[in-house]
Amino acid sequence: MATPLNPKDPSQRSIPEKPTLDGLESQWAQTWEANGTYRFRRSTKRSDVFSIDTPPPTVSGSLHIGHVFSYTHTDVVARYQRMRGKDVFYPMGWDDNGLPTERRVENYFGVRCDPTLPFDPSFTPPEKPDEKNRISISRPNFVALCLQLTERDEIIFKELWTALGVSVDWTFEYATIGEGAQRASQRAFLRQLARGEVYQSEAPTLWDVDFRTAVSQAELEDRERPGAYHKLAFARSDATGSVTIETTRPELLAACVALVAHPDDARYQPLFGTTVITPLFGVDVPVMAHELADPEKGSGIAMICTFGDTTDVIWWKDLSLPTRTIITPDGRIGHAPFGESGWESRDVAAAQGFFSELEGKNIFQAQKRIVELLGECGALLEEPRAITHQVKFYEKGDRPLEIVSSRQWFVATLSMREQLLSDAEHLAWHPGYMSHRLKSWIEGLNSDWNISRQRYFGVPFPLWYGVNTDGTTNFEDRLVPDESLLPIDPSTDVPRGFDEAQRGQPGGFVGEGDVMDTWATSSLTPQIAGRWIDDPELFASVFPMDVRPQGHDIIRTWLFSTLVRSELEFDELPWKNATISGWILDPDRKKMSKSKGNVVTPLPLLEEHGADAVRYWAANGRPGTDTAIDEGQMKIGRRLAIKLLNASRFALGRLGENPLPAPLAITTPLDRDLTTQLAALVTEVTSAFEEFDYARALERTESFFWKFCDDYVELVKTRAYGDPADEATLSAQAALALSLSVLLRLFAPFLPFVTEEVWNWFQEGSIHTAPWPSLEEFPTLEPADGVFDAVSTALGMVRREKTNAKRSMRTPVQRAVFYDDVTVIERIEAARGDLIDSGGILDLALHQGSPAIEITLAADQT
RNA sequence: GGGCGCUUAGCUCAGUUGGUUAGAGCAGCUGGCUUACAUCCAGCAGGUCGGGGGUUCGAGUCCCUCAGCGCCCA
Repeated sequence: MATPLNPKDPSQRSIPEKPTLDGLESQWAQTWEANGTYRFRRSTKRSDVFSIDTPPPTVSGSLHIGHVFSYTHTDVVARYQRMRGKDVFYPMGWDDNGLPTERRVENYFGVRCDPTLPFDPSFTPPEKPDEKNRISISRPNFVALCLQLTERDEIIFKELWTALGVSVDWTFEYATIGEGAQRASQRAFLRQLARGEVYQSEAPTLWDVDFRTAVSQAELEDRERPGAYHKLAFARSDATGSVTIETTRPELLAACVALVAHPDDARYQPLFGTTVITPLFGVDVPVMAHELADPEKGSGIAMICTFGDTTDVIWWKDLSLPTRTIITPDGRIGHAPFGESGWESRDVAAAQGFFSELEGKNIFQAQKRIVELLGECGALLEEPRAITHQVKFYEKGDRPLEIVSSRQWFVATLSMREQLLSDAEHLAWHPGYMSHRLKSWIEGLNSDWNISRQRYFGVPFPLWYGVNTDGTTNFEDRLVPDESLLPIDPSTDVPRGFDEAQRGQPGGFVGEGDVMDTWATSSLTPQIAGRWIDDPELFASVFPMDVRPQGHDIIRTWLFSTLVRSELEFDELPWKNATISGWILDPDRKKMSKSKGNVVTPLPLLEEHGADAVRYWAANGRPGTDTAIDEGQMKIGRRLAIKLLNASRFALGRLGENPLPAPLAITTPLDRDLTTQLAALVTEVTSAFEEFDYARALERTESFFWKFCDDYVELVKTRAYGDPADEATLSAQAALALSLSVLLRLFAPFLPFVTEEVWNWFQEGSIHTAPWPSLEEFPTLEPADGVFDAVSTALGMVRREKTNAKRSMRTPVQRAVFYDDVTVIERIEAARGDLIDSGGILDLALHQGSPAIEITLAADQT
């Protein structure tokens, strides 16, 4: 919270002879941490607080310049709000649970998790991990390694944020796998379960065969992949001919349950209601009609399998088809019990024979073999026709997803569609057009949100199931812990009324083995950071939060899921504003990605250019706009920081041992006009910040500052060197002091280090808790409109003459005559002395007339 | 297929509700050690505002259309 301005006693001022940026950053970072400059003060009034739902990065991911970019945007806003007097709640978290960390741990230590193994308390990871022979370890051992590695990575990330000067309150550091986060996640889940907002169901699930886990719609990615249409002949059951279908997945033929065509497709209308026979396997399947069958695609009639793609699932549901599952969770062809119920065939032995050729093969091998078999039996009508098509992938995976039937937990989001669409309207987006990203995502939702993952490093679902007397699990018999016991781990904790010996035993219990999706925990960052459970008073003072800053790539995941959780639990938006930052592009404007190898690590840039300079570059990126890495911009930022040091040295150096002159001492027309313009700048920058347009705020401040240095300071320099007993001198000194104080504070959110340094030359306390400039600081002055512009234009003319004559700026002007409108002449007249001094003019004449200038330079001294 | 952005000087971008000869920085060129700063200063040059059409007294800005690039959704 802001403290009042408090100038140092003149004797305490310290203005270095040769100011430098060297060493400033680590010194001030330490001081801020030691002084608790950015501590949340725990204001209890919500209106006194500005709270930020900070994105928790995945620390096992690589340090990326994109982190620096977007976190700078947030920090700039946080610093502005703090100076505005808000008690800023700016926590920092880590989102470590989930696949990226598991993968990194597997590679780093050369291990693999086998949840069937018992905990080995004496386990230590191998010195040198062996890629080929990974050691299988228990789940608790595996999780311990995950925690060990992320803890190490967190330190490195924290160092980056400190070096960047991000003004977070580290006493509110959290991790989405931490105990508080587990408590919040489990409590939210149990409450939703009690309200019927989450449910468990055995259903076709998008499945990554490498990670062997379910994947949600939000984690899908379409990728263009080569494929081939295979033209297959299905004989009609009544032996009146055959039907030709085209499929890209012939290996699923044994899983075929029907053919489907568009109801209006005249070619196939006669077939609806009849049956055809699958080649090789001799299974009778019906021909059915459905709107989703595309007459333009292939031959216009498709085979429906268990399950080739998401459309198969829709057909299966809508047409009430049976299932014939042949794909296993590891992406191979499993068993097909031809002859048994549901697997009837016209020739069971042949079906079994053909299928045995496929069993155990992976998808690729199976396709190759079945195409050979189909060719041999004549069902493959022509050579496969190569195409490229969109295939669904898990965004972090490398093999196409399969769809397998499995038991999963879902949050019922489809029924929330209207509410969420209205939320998308009511949230204040910056920039506004980003709301479309959320809306089109919500409109396209086709399944509830699958929150269970068959993984290890995540928050466990807090429940157990009863075990029937026959040893099978009774999923309907849910054993739920009391909220006060959270967090619990059902794989080691025991439900009330049971003891550990009954685990897995008939009549006993078994723990839910899945963990929550990482988005299911990170969707609770406001609750986790705000200590929803552990500190309700705090939570009430920070929630709903003021702003959610994030990248546009995770609108459909993080933003969406946070919204869902907040609506379900609190019936309101989790934040007032969402600020969406753009991508970082490499210098050639290509998107940075690990696979392209063009990822830039930030620390070397921070070391080379300095944090203020890197922040300057980042803050120049307009909200939502993709921005290229530009070291040129960083150099400009550094130059700006140095300029601030020098300009400050000049402005303060004129004061000597005198106290800071009061703004009321500003009396001359030029100084008054500058002051007026400065006040206008404050108004403009403030309103830009209120709209989260930090880039505009910076640009305006910066351009004013350069004009201030190049024109105003030059104009008043001579006067500022005079005797402060002289009113004109005091006026210049007062204007310089006010300008410096205001400009430093306007720059402080962007350049926290250099502005803090200068501030401490002459002010007590941190600039970052100083009050934001307000119009109340400005004296009410008689206006002197246009004086600054008129006289600086005149000075510019003098300079041009000197430059054109290739003479030094010091060259005296023998005589200068200006002609202009009477208003302009009057304005120049008002600052006549300053123009004479700065231009070195010996004889100045001002005449009314059409704009012109006559200048006679003094002869060369040599 | 539906939608959202972007296209302004060699490069990176400003240009707020339509208003006088379209701006900045960088790069380029020409000069200057001027007592805050040579990590600086002054000046110069450089654009048919993606193409076409329209509304208007007036369009970089509003409307239509086309093209290219990027992204979102299906």
